[in-house]
Amino acid sequence: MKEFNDTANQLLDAAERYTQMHGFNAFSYKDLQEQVGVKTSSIHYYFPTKQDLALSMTERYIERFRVNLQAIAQEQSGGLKRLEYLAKLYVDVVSKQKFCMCGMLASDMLSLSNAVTVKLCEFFQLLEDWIAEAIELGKKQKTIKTSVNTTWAASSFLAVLEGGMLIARTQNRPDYLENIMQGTLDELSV
Amino acid sequence: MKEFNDTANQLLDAAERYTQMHGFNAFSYKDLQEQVGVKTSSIHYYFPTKQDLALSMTERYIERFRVNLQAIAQEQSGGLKRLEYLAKLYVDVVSKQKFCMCGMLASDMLSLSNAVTVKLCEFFQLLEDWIAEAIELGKKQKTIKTSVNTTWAASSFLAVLEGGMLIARTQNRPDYLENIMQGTLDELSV
DNA sequence: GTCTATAACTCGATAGAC
DNA sequence: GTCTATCGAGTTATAGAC
Repeated sequence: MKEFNDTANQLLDAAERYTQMHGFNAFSYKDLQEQVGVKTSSIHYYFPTKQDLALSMTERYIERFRVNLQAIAQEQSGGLKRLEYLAKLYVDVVSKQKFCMCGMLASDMLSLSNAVTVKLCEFFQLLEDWIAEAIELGKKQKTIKTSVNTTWAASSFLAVLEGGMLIARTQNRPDYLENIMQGTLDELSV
Repeated sequence: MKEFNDTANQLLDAAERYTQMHGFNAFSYKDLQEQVGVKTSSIHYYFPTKQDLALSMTERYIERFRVNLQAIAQEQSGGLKRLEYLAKLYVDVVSKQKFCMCGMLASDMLSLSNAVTVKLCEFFQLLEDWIAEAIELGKKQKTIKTSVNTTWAASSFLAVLEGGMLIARTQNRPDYLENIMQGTLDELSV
């Protein structure tokens, strides 16, 4: 995994915030300059092109997300509880008028390099696998119905999450996502 | 409903295609000029600002969509079959590397006028209501389980559709959406 | 590593002729 | 209704001093 210094990390933080709120094409190096307090030419020193910035931002995001998912799994031993926690995490994202960063990049994918698209696929796969593992665990713990198809339930859970976020954010109603996810969890639980 | 002449309609067609593929902020009046063969200054004659274009485009899209939904309901008397048809419609969208136009605008909502956001909410409500009606019909026809909560099932179906599209398009795998929707339909059917 | 200065380009939008 | 011409601002990106 790549290492970034303070300045580079602050730039990535700002880029991440802009992307989650407005999208990757909706901010410029000038915006980052104003946020971080470093000239645009210096930003090009760290990230020669905006595509480089997109890739670094996505890689760092996925790495952090991977660590977060592991931490949740370590804290919470209940499979169903893990899914509840994940859902709650994204309700918070919506309540901040934000969207999943990779979901946002996914909507702009045709203006991004292939390398970024590959990373986006990696992210969705990572999350789906984690959800599938939680479902399997819940089945063993008899808190999730053994009758559900784990593969379908996992990809469906992820899709509901992303789609629900999109719609809830449009309506500025975090509770919309909350309700959908609660229903989905009820559907899974025994 | 507003009326547009040939040129205006061609401009809206091009804007719609660009939006569904690349996003609203990813094309310029110059792109439309090249597609339609009319100068950018003439485009401003029809749509003084790009926000006006966004609004007209969204309004026309919703009106067409409303008519399409009514046509499906008229052709197909089976509630479950209607949902199958809707799912198939969006699998086709993904296979063309496109995304739901209103879903795409929803991801760029913070750079759009309030008037457009209101229309986006209207779109999602329209679609969700139509889905709910199909579920209720399926229940009466005994092809859909009477045990499902119609309100939750409808909003969940819509969310899976939008989220599934986002992920399937990233992976360039229309069958990914197809599988998720097939599983969702199986879950609903008696 | 950060700066000033600037190139080269594209953007949305307007004025005014026809 | 469509055009030419143009403005002013914004964009990514680079050269070169410190």
